[in-house]
Amino acid sequence: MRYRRTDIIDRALTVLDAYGLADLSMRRLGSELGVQPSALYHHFANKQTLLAALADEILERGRRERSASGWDAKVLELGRELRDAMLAWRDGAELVATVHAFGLGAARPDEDLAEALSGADLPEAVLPVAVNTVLHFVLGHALQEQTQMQAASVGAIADEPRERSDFDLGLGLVVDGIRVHAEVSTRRR
Amino acid sequence: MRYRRTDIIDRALTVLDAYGLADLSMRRLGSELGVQPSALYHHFANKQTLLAALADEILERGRRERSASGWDAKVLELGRELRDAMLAWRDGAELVATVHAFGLGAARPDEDLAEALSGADLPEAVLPVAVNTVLHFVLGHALQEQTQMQAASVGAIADEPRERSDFDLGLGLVVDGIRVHAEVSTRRR
DNA sequence: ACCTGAACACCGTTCAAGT
DNA sequence: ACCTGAACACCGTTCAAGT
Repeated sequence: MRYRRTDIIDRALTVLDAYGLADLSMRRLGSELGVQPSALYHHFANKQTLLAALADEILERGRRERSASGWDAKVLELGRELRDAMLAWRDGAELVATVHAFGLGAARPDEDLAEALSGADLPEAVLPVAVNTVLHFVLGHALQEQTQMQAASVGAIADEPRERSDFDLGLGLVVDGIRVHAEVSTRRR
Repeated sequence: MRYRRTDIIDRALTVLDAYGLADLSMRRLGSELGVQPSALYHHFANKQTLLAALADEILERGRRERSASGWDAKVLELGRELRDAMLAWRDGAELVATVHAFGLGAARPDEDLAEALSGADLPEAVLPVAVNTVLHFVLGHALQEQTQMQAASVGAIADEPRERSDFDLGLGLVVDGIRVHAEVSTRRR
């Protein structure tokens, strides 16, 4: 069996979704492909690189048509797309957040957000701060949503269904006195 | 050598600070204490529990006198305290963020923030959303600050010193039409 | 180009047994 | 109460060698 990079990423995604991030080991992925673990190192320098490629693929597959016109509506739209992309896969938020925290993976969401936020006429130096703040919020919130969803699906059905995710939450920034405003949906799907 | 829980936490913190979270293994901590790794399981049910206790200790040691009076000044003060507490230890932000994401560790920061934000007269149901948003922002931002600090201290001195952390960043919330405002310092120490 | 086989240096956790 | 010793079932990564 001879594989290409994309084959391995595809299979890694199904393993992720079926068994979770903790069980996505190089050895497990290898055996799932019917291949020695060492064979994977022909395609990826190390596990981190593979995970970064996985995170990119998750975001890529979550891409949607974008129709919003105002800069704040654009930010909202991007936040929703990002969140939905991560929540579509088991441990997706954890994977993407980890990869992002370590500065790996594509800068796609950063660029898209920067493009949207550039419509807010922020001072140039302040734009990256705004991008990061929105991104932190979306990643952190999705991480928590997913953790709670998955915790709820494992036995702890006894706990009252958390209601705090049932709001539309507005995120505003005030950077050097300039107000930025955007919203991120946290409604249950 | 007979140890108590607190001895182990103390030593774990020095190992964390010296070698980082990735090298803080039960085996390594055991050998650092001159004890079999299995001995640690007399004091902690598992590694996750130990890490949660470590996160709590980091926040506890970072506690400061609080003097702010307005609710928004209180939120700012708490955010700064939290951030400084995490940045005081190698991988401190990663540790605390991970423990928090998995719903472990003390609910201390949540309670403190809820107390501060309760002064904003938000609808009851909306308070936890505001708490989580501020917390996500502070954790996510500290995580990124620390990652970049540590990346910069390892060889990559060539890169231009990132200037985007040199701002006071304001975080505003708009929840169900009600405005909340707080600030978090991102100045270099 | 892609993979095998074997090795290296590790992990977290359990459990009977010791003092 | 606290620890040892040994075991179980794993890890990521490297590297010579094969096709």
